Amino acid sequence: MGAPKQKWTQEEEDALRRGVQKHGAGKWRTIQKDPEFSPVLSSRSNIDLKDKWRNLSFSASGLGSRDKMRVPKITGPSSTPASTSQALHLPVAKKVAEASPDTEKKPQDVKTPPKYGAMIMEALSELNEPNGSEINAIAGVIEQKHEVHSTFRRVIGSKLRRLAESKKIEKVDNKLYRLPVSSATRTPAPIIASAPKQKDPPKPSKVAKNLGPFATSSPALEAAMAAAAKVADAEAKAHDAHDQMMEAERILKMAEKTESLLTVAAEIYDRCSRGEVTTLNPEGVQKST
DNA sequence: GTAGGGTTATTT
DNA sequence: AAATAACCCTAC
Repeated sequence: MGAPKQKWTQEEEDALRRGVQKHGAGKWRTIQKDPEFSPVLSSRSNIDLKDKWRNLSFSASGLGSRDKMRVPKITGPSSTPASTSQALHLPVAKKVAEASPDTEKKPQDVKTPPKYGAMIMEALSELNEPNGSEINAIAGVIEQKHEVHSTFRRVIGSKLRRLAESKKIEKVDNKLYRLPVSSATRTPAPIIASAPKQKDPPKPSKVAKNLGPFATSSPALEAAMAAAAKVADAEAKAHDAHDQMMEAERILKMAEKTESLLTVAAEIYDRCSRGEVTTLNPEGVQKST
């Protein structure tokens, strides 16, 4: 993992993936020139887009089983078999064979929503390390608890980062994540409601354009944040905020649900980005030349 | 202009 | 020291 020079931001990466999903891989110049992505990818050249897409695809391809793919030079009679041909091809033509929601080990939920945020919280609580836990350990705990898919590895990074930025979790050192505060002996739900600097209301167009019906979660999140802040204020007074705390738990649950919605939307969007044709895209038919 | 390979730099 | 990600160069 590395952030060597000018690491790509989430916005840039998102724009790239959207551009690939929109125009298709290979049209880097078109994507770069697109007025929608130009402000984001202004400092990126078409070659940069290609390289980034390549790295992204490479990382996504080698998930789960990491074999020595380094130096695939044919030095002997063992020539590259046909099995690797698919991995070397375009990242767009990728068969995502991951659809078995029936064999989930969580019959509690009807559909077992992929609330990775809650999973992270659970893993963090499970570890409960004062020094903090590294992303690998967190992922390991989550993987042990319930099986995850290819998308998890990709989402965990962004999720962790977002949670850290949202002050929901605390980031120590350069790689350790821990829960913000567990001062109270009994704190089932981490009520940490800091001012959400993350913008949401002023940018509904972006979400509405790609997620469409999923954009409904924006006002819910806002309300949740507002209520959480209110509860936090009440808690700060150290008065009879028990009632408010229960309300806070309810709000937190709602926020988690919203988050899961966003996550599932992101997953669907991810599939679209990979070139998979999804039927839930109403305006997915873009102009062909 | 794109695809691919190789190199550098940073992180673990 | 290894892996990963950005960057640079070359070929088609």
